[in-house]
Amino acid sequence: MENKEITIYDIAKALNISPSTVSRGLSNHPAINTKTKNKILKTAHDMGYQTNKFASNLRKKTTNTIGVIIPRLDSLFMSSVIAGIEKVANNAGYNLIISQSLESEKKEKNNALTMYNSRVDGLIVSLSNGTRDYSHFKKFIDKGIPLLFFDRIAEELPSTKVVIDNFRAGYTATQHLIEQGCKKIFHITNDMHRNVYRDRFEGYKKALIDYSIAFKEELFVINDMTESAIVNYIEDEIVKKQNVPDGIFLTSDSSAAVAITTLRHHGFSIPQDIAVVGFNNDIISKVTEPPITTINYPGVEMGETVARILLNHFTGNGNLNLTNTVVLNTDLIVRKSSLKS
Amino acid sequence: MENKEITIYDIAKALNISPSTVSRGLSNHPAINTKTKNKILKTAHDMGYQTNKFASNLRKKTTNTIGVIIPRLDSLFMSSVIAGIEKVANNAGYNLIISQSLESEKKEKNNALTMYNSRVDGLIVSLSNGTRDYSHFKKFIDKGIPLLFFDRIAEELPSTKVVIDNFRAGYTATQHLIEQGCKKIFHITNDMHRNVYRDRFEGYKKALIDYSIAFKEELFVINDMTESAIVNYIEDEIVKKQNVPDGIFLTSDSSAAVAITTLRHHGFSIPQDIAVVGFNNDIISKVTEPPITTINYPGVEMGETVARILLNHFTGNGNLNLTNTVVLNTDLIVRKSSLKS
DNA sequence: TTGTAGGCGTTATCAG
DNA sequence: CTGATAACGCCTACAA
Repeated sequence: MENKEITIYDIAKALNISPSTVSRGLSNHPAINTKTKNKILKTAHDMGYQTNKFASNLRKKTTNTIGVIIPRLDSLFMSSVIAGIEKVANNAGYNLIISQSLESEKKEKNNALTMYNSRVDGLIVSLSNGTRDYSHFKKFIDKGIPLLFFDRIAEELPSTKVVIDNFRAGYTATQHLIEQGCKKIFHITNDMHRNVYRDRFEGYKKALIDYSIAFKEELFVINDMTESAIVNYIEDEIVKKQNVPDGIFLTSDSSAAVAITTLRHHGFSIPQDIAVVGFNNDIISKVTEPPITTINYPGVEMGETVARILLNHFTGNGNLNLTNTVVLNTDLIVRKSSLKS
Repeated sequence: MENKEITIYDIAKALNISPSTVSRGLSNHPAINTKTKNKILKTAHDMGYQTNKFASNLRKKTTNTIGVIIPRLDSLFMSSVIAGIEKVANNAGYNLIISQSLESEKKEKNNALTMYNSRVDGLIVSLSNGTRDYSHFKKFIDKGIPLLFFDRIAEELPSTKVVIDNFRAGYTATQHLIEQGCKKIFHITNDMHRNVYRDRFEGYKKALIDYSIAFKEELFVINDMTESAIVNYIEDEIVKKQNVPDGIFLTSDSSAAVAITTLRHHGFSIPQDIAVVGFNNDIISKVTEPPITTINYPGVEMGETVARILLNHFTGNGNLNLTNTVVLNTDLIVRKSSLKS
């Protein structure tokens, strides 16, 4: 079964030429006779030759591989970004090695080390919520391996970052609720150690202040935004304690969808009693009743952008240093979940 | 900046021992003095040594890498499966190379070739809708590289397959609609060239027959199940032509969600006018109004299962041949979208 | 338990 | 334009 590996030596022997010539023929070297090249290509094909990447990588010290570390794969947003990265990378002949940190700093460090050992040509990261220090990225920076962040970025690191303006998005979402007449707006969000949620929160807070609404600590809630966390919060804090807001800004659409479903289940009208704004513009935001007002967060575009910056860097076009932070546009998409008037 | 690569030779020189001893120390070889080993480990760490996988792979002819080819990453189901695979693989020290075929046979063939050239130790595939022939997998089989399929499988190939019983799922879903009193049940689904949709369709058809309901070609519809395809179908075929069913079985939850939203928008009551059943048990099925009756399809579990079978094969536990097809359980989850009574 | 020597398959360099 | 040779970094017989 295990038929022996065909190497350039075998081709060389078959054609009675030297292995170096075969190598050149296979890799489109300029200094090679077209006829020789075609002969090589044909023979290689006939013999079922397949290039051995390891030998090639070992020799060339480049791998045509991009590493990606993200918090988790099973999120619509993250998988859209990955889809965007994969598309651009694949078209350029690059492979993707993907791993998930599952929100754990330890796993992230591990993953980063593996990526390093795999000699990825570049590393694209969205940080885990648990990550506090960035020492695991030092190796990459020291060695000049391009390091790019998207969405959840390491602000202190001198790397390219692709983000949205989370502050503005948070501000816009909150402002919209205020303009709909909301006076008691809850903010349900995730761990504040990351720029993403912190900036949205700051935007939320600023909007309240700008419109002379007092910000109180008890207005905002941090949890992991899983389905059960949202349901529990609503039932325990809002329903049982009769501590009812007239607006809620949640930082994901799925949590907003769960919130709406749960609130309606308990007899609240959306948006009349409580207006709701989500985040991301996932498909889920369009199919709830009422559909959810949200911030459009272009995941695929973000993935394509970050991949393209990296590839441009490889080819020498564009300059990683010049485009140190790329901010993608977002817009508020108004649907019925927030329209009181 | 570009500090030179530290190799086992550097460590050997620093400790005045031979490179082979260093190699043994680093890889926990049984025949090595513990003291020597610790010395090596410490020095390696101090010098910032990182193993070079390519050299190692080239030598060992094994890569600790698993290739995964799927139709697309930005689907909740697919990303759940990948999440499951990644988790299991990563824990066992394996890397994942992922690529998307984007439903194109040509891309899939390309991806397979890349995987082959990358010398993946195993390949996990869910076929694109466009794939008709499987010649691109021959290489793997010939060379004894484990090839596993999940969800959208190549039935003709002698490979391990992890699936659900799509026939039974289709049957159960349809039966449920019939039991709710539906007599004119539409089936909206995807390309029939793949087992997945074909089997669900067969199940649907069989249920109709078993309950003495005539099956007519015009009852079932094939499209790509994107949001716009669903909306267009409903508006053009159901609303405009007043060709209204009393039940619809769609083979994804997001399409079912879009269908419900569109139908309600046009004044239909769900489930009173039209009962709806979806597929997958994505979170989206829980938050629509009404929530969607669906088939629970365990994506993460499927990913974990397929990865575990592969890993067991590597370690010699379990036997790929003995477990030629693994069928995971599914259940019908009844929610309000289908409950007429 | 450790060292020596050779090779994994490719490509870069240099010479012709 | 082609060939010979060495080297990429690691691992493993085999010998000591």
